[in-house]
Amino acid sequence: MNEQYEFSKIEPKWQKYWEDNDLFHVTEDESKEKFYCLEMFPYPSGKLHMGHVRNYSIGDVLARYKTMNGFNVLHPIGFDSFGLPAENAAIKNQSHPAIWTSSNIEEMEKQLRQLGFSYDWDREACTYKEEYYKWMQWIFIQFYKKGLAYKKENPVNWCPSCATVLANEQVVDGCCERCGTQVTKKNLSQWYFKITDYADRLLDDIDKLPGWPDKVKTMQRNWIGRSYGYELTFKLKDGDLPMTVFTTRADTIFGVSFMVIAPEHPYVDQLITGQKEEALCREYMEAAKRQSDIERSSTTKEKTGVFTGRYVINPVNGKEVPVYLADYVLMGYGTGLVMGVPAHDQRDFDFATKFGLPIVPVVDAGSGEDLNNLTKAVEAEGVMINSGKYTGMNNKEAIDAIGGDFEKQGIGKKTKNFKLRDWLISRQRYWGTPIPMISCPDCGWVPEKEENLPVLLPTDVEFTGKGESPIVTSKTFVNTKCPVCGKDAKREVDTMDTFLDSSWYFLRYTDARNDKACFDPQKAKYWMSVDQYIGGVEHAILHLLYSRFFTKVLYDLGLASVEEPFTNLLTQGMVLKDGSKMSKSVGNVVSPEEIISKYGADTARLFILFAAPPERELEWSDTGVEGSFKFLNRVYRLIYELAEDTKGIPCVYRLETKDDKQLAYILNNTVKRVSDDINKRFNFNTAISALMELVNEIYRYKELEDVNMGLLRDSAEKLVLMLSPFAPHVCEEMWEGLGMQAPVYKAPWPEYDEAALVKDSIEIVVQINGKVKGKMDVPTGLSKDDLQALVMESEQTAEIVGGKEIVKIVAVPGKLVNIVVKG
RNA sequence: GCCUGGAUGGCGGAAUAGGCAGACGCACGGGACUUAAAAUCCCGCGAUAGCAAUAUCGUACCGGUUCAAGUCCGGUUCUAGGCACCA
Repeated sequence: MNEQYEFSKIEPKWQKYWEDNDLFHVTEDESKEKFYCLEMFPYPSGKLHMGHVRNYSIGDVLARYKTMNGFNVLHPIGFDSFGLPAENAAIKNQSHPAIWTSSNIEEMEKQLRQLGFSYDWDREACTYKEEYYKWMQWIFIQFYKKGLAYKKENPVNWCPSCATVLANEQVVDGCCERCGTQVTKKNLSQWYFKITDYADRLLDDIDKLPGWPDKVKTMQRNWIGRSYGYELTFKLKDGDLPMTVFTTRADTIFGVSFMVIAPEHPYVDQLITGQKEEALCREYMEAAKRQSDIERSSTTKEKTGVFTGRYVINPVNGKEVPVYLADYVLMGYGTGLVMGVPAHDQRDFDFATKFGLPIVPVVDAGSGEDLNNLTKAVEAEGVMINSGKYTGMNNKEAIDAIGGDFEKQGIGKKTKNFKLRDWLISRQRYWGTPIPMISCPDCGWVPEKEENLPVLLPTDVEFTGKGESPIVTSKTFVNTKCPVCGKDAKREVDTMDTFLDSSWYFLRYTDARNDKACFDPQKAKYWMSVDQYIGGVEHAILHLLYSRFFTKVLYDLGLASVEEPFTNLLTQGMVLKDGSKMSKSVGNVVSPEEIISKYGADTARLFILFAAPPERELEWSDTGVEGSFKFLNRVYRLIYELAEDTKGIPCVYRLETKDDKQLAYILNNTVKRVSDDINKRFNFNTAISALMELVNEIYRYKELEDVNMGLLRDSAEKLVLMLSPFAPHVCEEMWEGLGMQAPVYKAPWPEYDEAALVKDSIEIVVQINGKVKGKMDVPTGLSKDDLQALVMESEQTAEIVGGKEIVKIVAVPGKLVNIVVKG
C-alpha cells in the first residue's frame, strides 16, 4: 500500500489478481445457498454508457455483498447481439454484421472488466454465436411442435424505412420504435407465437410476484387487458349471418340503438353487396385501409362511419336497429362487432350524436341528470330502467341476469377477451436467428431435423438495405430438401425477432457451455429462478412479459423447474444530464471512459450509487463525482495511517471512555445500516452516507488523547469490508495494506453486536404543544411512566412550562415527552 | 381520458412503524496551513426579525384527523412514465 491513492495502478493490479485466481467462477454447490444475481445484458452498441454503469454497479454491489455473506453467487453477463444496428452498420461499411458486432463486444468486455464487475466470464452468452442460436432454433421447434408457433397472412405493421415488420409492441405512437418512421399496414405471411394461450397464466401469476414493483405489474396487467363479458348474437334482418357482439355491459341491451361493424370484418362484403349504400361503404373501407394506425386511433378524431343499409333485430325487444361501418371498432378485439348503447358508452354517444341516432337510457345512476336529455354517457353504476322484466334491478346484477337468459336461449355465451395479441416473431432481416422451417410443396411447413441444427446464417449475402430479407440473395441457403419426403423444398428466409433470444438467456447462463442441450435441467433447477433481476423500466412490458412466457412454456416442456423467471425485480431510473436523458443528439453525454481515466472505476461506481436511490432518475454531476473521489482519498489516507498505527494489534478491546462507546456504537450501527440498506432496501445511497459518517467519526476519534487501538483496528477492518462491494479495487488494496489475507471479496461480511447498540443514556425531546423546547439525557429503557415522572421533576421542564396549566402529557419512551398546556 | 409514481434548502438527496425536518454529499462563504496555488484541515450555511439569546414561519396548494403530520385522510395544481376508440 503506497502513501498515495493511485487508482491507475491499483485497479489493473486487482483486476489481474481476480482473473488469475479465477475468483468469480462458480459451480453448482448443494452445500451452499445459491443466489442468482442478474442484470439485463447489453446490446453491443460499441461503448458502455452511464446507464450500463449504473445497472451493473447495482448488480455488482449485491453480488459481492451476497458472496461475502456466504452465498454461492451466480453473476453472469453476455451480449444481446443480433439486431438491426449491426446490419445497418454492415450496409454502411460494406462489411459483415459479425465484424461490427464482435469488435463492439470486445470493446465492451474490456470496459466491463475495467469497471471491476464480478462476472463469471466462463458463462458469457452471445446470442449471435452458433452455439447460442442453435438452441434458440431448437427451442423454436419445440414451440412449433407444441402448437405454439404458426404462420398466418395478416395485415401487419410495416416500417417502410427499416423495410421490416414490427410487433405491436414495437410500434410507439404509430411510429417505428427504432427509427420513428410512421408505420403502415402490409399483408404478409408471418410467423406468430401463441402467447394468447398463456394470457390467463401470465395475468394470474403476476400475483405470485411480490418482489416486483407495482408499477411494472400494473403495466403488465393493463397490457394483457383481460375483461369478462358476454357474446350476444343478434339476428340479421333479411339474412342468415349471426351478428355476434362482445360486450361487458349486457345490462344495457335495452338501450341498443345501432350496431357497428369493423370495416375489415369478413361479413362486410356479404352485408353490403347489392345494397344501394354499397358504393359509399366500399369507399369508406378503402379509406380505412389507407389510414395509418396513428390517424385511426386518435381519440380526438371525430367519429366517422357509414350506414350499410342493413338492420339487426334486438332479441330482447324485437327492435330493428341499423348496422353501420365505423373504424372506431377494431377487428382484432372481441368479435369486430359492437352493439351501440349511446346512453351508457361515451364512444357510442359520440357516434349517435353525430348520426342522429336515438339515445335510450336504461340505467339510472341517480346522480340527477336529465335522462331524456343527456349531454354525455352515463357509465356509473345504478338501477335498471326501461328494461322490461329487469327494470328495478341493480345494473351490475343485471349483467349476469340478462347474459344468463341469453345463454339459456342459446344466443349468448359468457366469455373473456384480452388486449394481448399473438406475438409476431418473424423479421425480414438478415442479422437474427434463422427460423428453422422448411416449406415443402407436398408437406407444407416442416421443421428442420433437430440433428441438422443449427441452420446457419449464410455468409454469401448482399446488404443493400432494401426490400426483403437479404438472405434471399444467398445462392446456397434457400434451396433444400424436405426433411419429411426429401423433395425439393425452400427454407424460410425470415429471421427471429431478437426478443426471442433474450427471453431465455438467463436459463442458458445456468449451463452456458452445454453443446448437447439448451441447458441441463438439473443445473437450471439449482440456479433458477433469478433471485434479483435488475434493469431499465423500459423493458417493463416486452422483455419481461416474453421472458415470463418462455419460462412457462419451458416449464410445461419439463425443461425449466420454475414458472416464473425473476423472483425480485429492480427497475433502475435513467441517468440524466442537465435534466434530460444523455444522448448524442442533445450533446450531453458523459462517457464512462472519461470518468474512469480521470478518477478510476471505484469513484465512478461509488458516485453513481451515491447520487440517487436506484429506482429514481439520476442527475449526473461532475462536481459530485469529485466528491466521491475525495471520499475515497480520505478513506485511503485514514487506512494508510491506521495500518501503520495498529499493526499487529488484535481487534480485542474493552470500551472504557464515553468516546470509545460512541465509536463502538457508530461502528456497529453502521454495520447494521449498511447491511439493511444493501440487502433489504437497495438504498445504496444511504449505505454510502452511513459509511461517510463512520469515516468522519473515526477521524474524530483517532485525534483524541486517549484512544483504544484495538477498537480503531476493528473499525478500520470493518470499514474496508463494508466499502468493498462499492469500491472493490481500493478496498482490496487497503485490505492487503492492513495485513489481511486477500481477497477481501472472499472475506466474511462483518456482523454487529446488539449489545454495543444499547446506549446507557439517550437524548429525548421535551415538547410544549408539539414544539421542541428542550432536550434531556435520560437513562435508556425507562418505562412510559418513569420517563414522564423524570422529565416532569426536572427544573428545566418547570422552566419551560413556566407555570402554565398542564392539560395532558404524552410520553413516548426513547423519543419524547410532549406537554400540552393551555393558553 | 384512464393507470402508476413524484413534488422537501442554491443543487443531489435523508428522515426505514405518525415523534427533533434538512442526515450525507455538492456548491457557496469565512478561517488555518502555504511565498502562492492545489491538496488537506476547521467553522458557517432553509426563510424572516434580532447584536444576541431567541421568536415566528417553512416539506407544491387548500382543508381535515391527531398531544404530534414531509409521513395518514379528502380535494386541487404541476410534473414524469405507461396505456389509449379494447366495446
